[in-house]
Amino acid sequence: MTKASDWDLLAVPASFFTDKGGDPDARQRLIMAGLEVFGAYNLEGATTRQIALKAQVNQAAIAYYFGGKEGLYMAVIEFAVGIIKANVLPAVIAIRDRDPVNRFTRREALELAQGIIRAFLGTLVRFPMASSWSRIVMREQMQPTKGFDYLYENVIQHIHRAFARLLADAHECDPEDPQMILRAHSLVGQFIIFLAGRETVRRRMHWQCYSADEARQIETAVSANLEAIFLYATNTPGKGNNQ
Amino acid sequence: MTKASDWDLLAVPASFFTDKGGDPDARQRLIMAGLEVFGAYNLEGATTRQIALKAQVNQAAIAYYFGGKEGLYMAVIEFAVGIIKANVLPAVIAIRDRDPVNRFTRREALELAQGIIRAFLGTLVRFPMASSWSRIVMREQMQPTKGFDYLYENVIQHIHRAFARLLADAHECDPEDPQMILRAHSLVGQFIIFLAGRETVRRRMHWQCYSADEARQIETAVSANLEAIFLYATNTPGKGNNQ
DNA sequence: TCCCTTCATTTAATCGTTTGATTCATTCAA
DNA sequence: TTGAATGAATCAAACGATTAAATGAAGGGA
Repeated sequence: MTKASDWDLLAVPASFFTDKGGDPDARQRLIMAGLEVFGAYNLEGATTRQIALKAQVNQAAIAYYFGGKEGLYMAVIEFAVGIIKANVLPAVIAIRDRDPVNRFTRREALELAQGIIRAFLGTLVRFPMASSWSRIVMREQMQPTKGFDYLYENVIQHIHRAFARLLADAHECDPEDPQMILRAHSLVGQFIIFLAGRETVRRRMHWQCYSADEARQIETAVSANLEAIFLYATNTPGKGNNQ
Repeated sequence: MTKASDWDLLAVPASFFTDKGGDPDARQRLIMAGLEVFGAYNLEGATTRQIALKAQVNQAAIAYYFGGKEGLYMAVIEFAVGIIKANVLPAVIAIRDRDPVNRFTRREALELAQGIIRAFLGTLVRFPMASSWSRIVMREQMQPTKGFDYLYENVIQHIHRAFARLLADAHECDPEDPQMILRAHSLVGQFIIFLAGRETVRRRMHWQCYSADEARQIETAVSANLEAIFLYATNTPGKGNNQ
């Protein structure tokens, strides 16, 4: 199970269910509609009228429940973070809580990394809304708002630290070594590209969206690259892989 | 040098220098200012007043030269594509023009792949404006306009095909095999993540921007992963790498 | 059971601001 | 004198936010 620690990764903000009283329906519908519209357009591009229309709610309800457009945007991000927390962070926590001295073997590290990616792609397929929040996250990277602080602190940072740890263990290095961190970024890029470069993937593969079958193909391809990265001995290029 | 073919990858649109007469200064300044503002904000977020102010040009000049905001946006994309064409596509053309029967060795493929990435990162460092256009490209992936058509046809597609060819040769597969294409996407993600996830990289590495030293570190890290992917024999996972 | 009050919620209408685009007079070199 | 280029002013449309009235369920006293 999950160890209770000072910052519980699986914790969900109280506002996640229903806070400040009110009609939970209107609130929830606004968040869902906001997720969709903020995902399709962006913070400036999305209009409160469009969101209110899709949520079947009066425009004034946005200010009433969330204080304004930006408030709704933050609520949408918190909602999305809650979903990711529940679905992909369990695979991360096991790595974080592992004793630093007790290193993973290469094969273990590989399988744990594959586990994170499987959880990630699985979430992408299970939730139709995942397509929306991935767009929001990517846009936050280009033009960070305070929403990125929340994303980084609650999700992104932990996933990256987990990969750095796995990579460092596999190559017998320090997880804080800049080169290991950079290689972890590069590794994360191997599957994030299927979100960040979705239109390119769509055209090259002639895909319409990511369903279960597409996710499986992606997982297979990424796993092949991952296997090489984890099992190939980089420090001694001529020697080959070992365990 | 470069072979002249039906679609010359290195060709630069006529509008690149000065077309439709007019004051080249005002035109050029508008494109530069547009690149900057469209990069910082996005198509909707950027205002014509802001661009005109930065270009030291009257607001009406945008409609005069480009027909409107969207026209300027397209001109900015064409300008950016011209820069990428001149700087990174030479490394790609050599691969495209190689006889399909005459396969690259693993070591050759690795070094050519590293060459593309070096050209890419080098461009990123040499041109301060690169930071702007990379944001534009990434946003086009989330919310494609007709600008993406131009980007894909003129740059993105060719880079991807080159990587698929290199990967297929190294693993003795068909470059059109879906798995190879997906692995190529994954491979491209390894360095695109430094554009797509720039805010994450910035926070993890405590970097302010990408200068020459940062680019060198990235290149080293990506090269290490690349080496594993190209030299490790995936099809026979227990056997290790060979040449 | 009935009426009345209370308060959270919803509604339609409107506010002031900003947007991209346009107009028309002016400038200036050919 | 001509025509491309610039400048200041202005247009209608769309934006987020706000307002005040309307709605309706909940609670309490007679």
